[in-house]
Amino acid sequence: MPELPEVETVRRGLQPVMEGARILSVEARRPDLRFPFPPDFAARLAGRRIISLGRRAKYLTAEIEGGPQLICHLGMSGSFRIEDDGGASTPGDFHHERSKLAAHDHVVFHLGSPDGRKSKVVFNDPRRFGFMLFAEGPEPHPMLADLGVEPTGNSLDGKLLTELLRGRKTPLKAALLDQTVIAGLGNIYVSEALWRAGLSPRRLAGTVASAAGRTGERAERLAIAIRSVIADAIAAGGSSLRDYVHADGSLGYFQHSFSVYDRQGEPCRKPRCGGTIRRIVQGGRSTFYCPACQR
DNA sequence: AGTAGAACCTGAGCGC
DNA sequence: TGCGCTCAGGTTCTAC
Repeated sequence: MPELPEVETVRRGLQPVMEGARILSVEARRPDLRFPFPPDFAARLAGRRIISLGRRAKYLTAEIEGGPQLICHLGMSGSFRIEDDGGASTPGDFHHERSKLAAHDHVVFHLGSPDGRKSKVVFNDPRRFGFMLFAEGPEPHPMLADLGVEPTGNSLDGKLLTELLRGRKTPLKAALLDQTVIAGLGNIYVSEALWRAGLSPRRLAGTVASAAGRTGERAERLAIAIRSVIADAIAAGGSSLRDYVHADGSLGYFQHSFSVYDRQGEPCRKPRCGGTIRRIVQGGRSTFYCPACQR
């Protein structure tokens, strides 16, 4: 369930429970997800305090006091949930309440908060495209090193987008999915942003930059569209399609605001457009757009 | 440089 | 009820 807004929603849900908490123990219930767990995965985290929980693109990051940085990707179907862990615990009570783990619960973090409350954070991922890694030292992990600009904040503007897309002969849809260009967009929000910008997903990316006449006008529109759709989706708690997004089990609701995604055959929502939403396949993935108002 | 296709893996939905 | 097929929010690899 993860594009940037969903990952940010997950981060915000986990933050109150994880930041400042001590990791009492970690259970990795299988040897691998998409990749094998790092060597001594559980042992290197146990006993350490979580300083902060961050996000870069679609990656969650946790700064661990005196330990490695923990990097987590949710893949296609990863999710976290928070549960109480064992209720009133007395010193010397070593057995955690054996509460129900569900299918595909792969990792359990047992946490103790500064005020003594115990909770556990469970990572579930049916398809196992997700993964957890360690980054050592001050350098960013190679997996994060080549990521492009975040579509949050003000840095992504028409001027930067023009530079990023200039000369590219790949379809605009593909360029926006490229995580080394803009980091965090995925299949849903690319379609939504292109609709807001009135630009066709099939247009060559470089033609956004090279506006003959009105220089930079398309790029400016697209930058605003990307930032607004991401901001709106975060504000809505992300999109919940086949599973929940929030760590407390609740749903995001941005899916109710989709303008084109999964709406093929339905009328375009742009006033007086009159177009019909179409589904095409680009790079093996569905793209949804309105042929009438997206050029 | 670009892109199409497949791979990784499980589950849901649909037609028959 | 079951089978077989398609599709799914991501990323990475191969082969034209």
